[in-house]
Order: sequence, then structure tokens, then C-alpha cells
Amino acid sequence: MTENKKYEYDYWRPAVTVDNVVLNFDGTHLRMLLIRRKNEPYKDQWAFPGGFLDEDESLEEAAQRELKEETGVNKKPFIQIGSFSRVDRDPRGRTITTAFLTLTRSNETKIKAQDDAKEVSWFPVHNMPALAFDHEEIFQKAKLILKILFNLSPIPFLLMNDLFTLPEMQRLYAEVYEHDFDRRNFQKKFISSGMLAPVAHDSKERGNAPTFYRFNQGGFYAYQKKKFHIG
Amino acid sequence: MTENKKYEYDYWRPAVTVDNVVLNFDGTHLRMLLIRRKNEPYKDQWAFPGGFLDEDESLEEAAQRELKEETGVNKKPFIQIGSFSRVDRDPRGRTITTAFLTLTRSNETKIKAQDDAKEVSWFPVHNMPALAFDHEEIFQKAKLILKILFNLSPIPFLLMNDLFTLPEMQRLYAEVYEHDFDRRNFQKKFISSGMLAPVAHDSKERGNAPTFYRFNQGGFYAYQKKKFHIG
DNA sequence: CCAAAAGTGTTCTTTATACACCCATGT
DNA sequence: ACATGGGTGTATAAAGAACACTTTTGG
Repeated sequence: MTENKKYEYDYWRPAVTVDNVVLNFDGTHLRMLLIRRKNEPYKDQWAFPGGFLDEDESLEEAAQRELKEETGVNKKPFIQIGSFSRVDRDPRGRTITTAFLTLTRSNETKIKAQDDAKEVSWFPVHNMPALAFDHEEIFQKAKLILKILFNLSPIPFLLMNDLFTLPEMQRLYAEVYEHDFDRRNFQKKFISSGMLAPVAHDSKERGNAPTFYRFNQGGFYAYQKKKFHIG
Repeated sequence: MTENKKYEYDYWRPAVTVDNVVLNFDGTHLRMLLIRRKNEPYKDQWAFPGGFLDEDESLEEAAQRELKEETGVNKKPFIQIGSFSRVDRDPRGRTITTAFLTLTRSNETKIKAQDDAKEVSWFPVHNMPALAFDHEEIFQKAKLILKILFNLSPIPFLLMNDLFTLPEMQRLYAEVYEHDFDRRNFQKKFISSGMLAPVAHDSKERGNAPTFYRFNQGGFYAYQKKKFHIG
């Protein structure tokens, strides 16, 4: 069996891939995970980690598997960004891809180039290199979805560590919306929203150290329902 | 060449389909377009119109083509709902589908069963029949996306006729969110939002006849940007 | 003459915005 | 001692929620 195994179908079928837009926030910058491609096409260019769908897995499972294989990051995707199917989007032939958004916390994410990836690195979202395939289009859509979701989901908390401060959180919002918010109003809004639970201070009063908070899921859902009529 | 044409690939590939969730508002009820399937599997059951992706078209183009072929409705999809890929979702074998949301205006939509459709009909979203495949799952996701988009897009106006009244619009919102809004506050909110342009009354004063409005796109974008920080 | 549907108005409460001050830390 | 970053406060404007009245049409 040295010759290629062949798959035969009565009708034409496209190749099906998945791609992962993996986000992470280091306390200052919002970053995306990119791999440098080991193989053609777009050899040596940066791209979102991804690969081909296998026979026994859903798109979500494929995304998680490919992400782990190429970067060592093992995390379920959070949501779909969308499917991309321009006829000429892959020089190898007709390929459609479904892109996923994955959110990671900086204190639980170790990356390591493996498999089809020659190199793996985080890039600040406002300083991205040229991307392979139609990944620039995927990137733009990911940013739009991020802005929308930041309005109405607990998505910011999936990027923060378990304990976090409001100044940190505000830097994250500034990164996403690309403008600053008033610090005092920002704090007031979040504290009064009920979606934060303050963590008891250390007995040693640290003076001006920022207060740590934890995400309060119940409070968030109440807020969401009231504000957006979404249960 | 009487034998089947065969397509051969080095690697396994799934079949790829598209489905259309087509919405329409008749002034009272929000409705979805379903076809009764002519062929197995799920013969004679109701399903969203859709079919297989062809070699020379994007998913969006395939969705539009299939919708026209089966129902006579010729309208570009508005957005993707998502891709569905459960391994066992199609008894014929591994198939993934991408579902689209299409919005139509009742005064521009004629339907006619054709092709794979034995019958075509509108169903009120709150009175749907059992659906084929995993279309119930698609239906649920479509409803969620609808609620989200109603908060932040001009999507409601794509369902209303060019000229519409606020009471009509309010009935549409009630259908989507499954609860009533206060008529006076509802009107005030929309009128003050700047996204409506009133249409001059007929010279004949009609007394209590509702006022007609037109959608004002510029006003909408200003509102959206201010409220959601989305440009 | 009454019910139904449409327009308009007022008050109160809640959020959003704009802006100022104090305190602790590190240099 | 001063710049930095962090917490808190207040006054005004805008938006949302609750609620009542008037008009016209059709039966």
C-alpha cells in the first residue's frame, strides 16, 4: 500500500478546514496566537492555527484538536466566528473553513510550536503581521464579533485571570474598543452592575493597591436579561 | 459514460450543504419558510430549504441558489447563523451544513414549491412543525441571533415594508422577544432614536390612522455607534 | 354609545457623563 | 516633593419605566 489511499464520491466535495482565533490578555495588550507555517502554501507566513476536519469529529472538536497539535494550547473554542468560502481562498483548490474564537487566560496558557507550525507567537491585535490565506478577513470579523460580545456576554471575564482588578479590566476594554473610558465611570458601572464580587482584602492594609474582584455569574445574567431582554 | 462520475480525493471529505432560515413578518406574526421534503431522508417532513454546495460558488451563493430553486424566493442571505457538524446529523453520511438567515418583506415575496420541495409554506415561529435533521437546533440558534441583532442592527427594518407604522413594528418586537412592550415608551424610544423618518400625511386628515415611517439609515448608524461603540 | 386602536404627555427612577479630590507608593 | 496610579464623590443630562387621557373609527 505505497500508493495514495483514495476517497471516492458521487458528487464533488470541497476540502473542509477549521481555524482558531485564540485571544489572550497579558494585563496590557490583547493578543492573538499565530503560527508560522512550515509547509506550502504560504510557507513561512503567519496564520491562524488550524487544519483539516477528520471523519469522526465535529468542527468544534477539530478546532480544539488542531489547536493543541500545532500550539500545545488545549482549550475548547468559545464560539464560531463564521465560515469562509471564497472560491479562490486557497491555492490548493476549493477549501472552506470555519473559524472559531477561543479565549484563554494568560496564567493557564503555555505555547509550543509543533506539527505544521514552525514557530508560534502572540501578536498584539494592533500590531499584526501579514496573514496567510484570507485570514485577514477572519481577523476583521473576529474583532467585530468581539466588540459585539463585549456588550452582552461574560466574554471579558474569560480573558481575565480568576482574580482581577478593575484597572486591568479597563485596559482590556480600551484594547477592544480602541478608545479610553473614564476610569471613574467605568468602575462605577461595573461595580453597580452586580457582576463582580470583591475579594476580601488581606489583613495588611496595602493602601493604594487595586481591589481584586471575581466574576459573579448570577449577577451577570440578571444584568444581561434586564438590559438586553436576553435570557 | 453511463456509469456514475466519480470524484477522487487523497483525503476524506465531508459533504457540504447550506440551509436557509427565511423570515417574514405579515404585520401580525413572524414566520419562517419551510419546505416539505420530496426525497429521503426525512421524506415528507418539514425542513429549511437548502442543498449541496457547488464547485463554483461560495456558501452564500449556494444558499441563495438553493433557496430560489426550491421556493422561488430570490434574496441574498443577510448573515450566517452558524455551521452545524454533529457527526450523526445526516443519516446519509457525514454532512456539515452552514445555515443562513434571510430576511424578506411580505410585499415582495412570492413562494412556489419547486425542485426538491413537495410543498412550501410559512409557519409562525411560535407554531412550528417537527423539523428534519438537526433543524430544530438551527431554529433555536436563529432565534437567539435574532434577539441579539434586534438590539443592535437595522434588522427589523429588513422585515418591514418600506413604509410601516409603529404599532406594526411593536408587534414584530413582541414576536421576537415574546413579551409586550409599553406602547407609549416603545414609540418614544423609536421616535427619539433618530432612525425613523415620518412620511408626510395625506392631505385628507385620517384622524386616528397610524403614522407611516421610513427607515433612516444615517440616524440608525449614529444611534448604534453611540449606544454600542460599534462603528 | 361603547369598544378598540392610535396619538400624545407627565412624573419618577435609573443610567450615563463630566468632572475633582484624596491617599499611598516609588523615585 | 512630586508624579503615578488607585479609590471615592457629586452634579447634571439622558434614557427608561410607569402610568392616564383624548380622538376617531366601526359596530
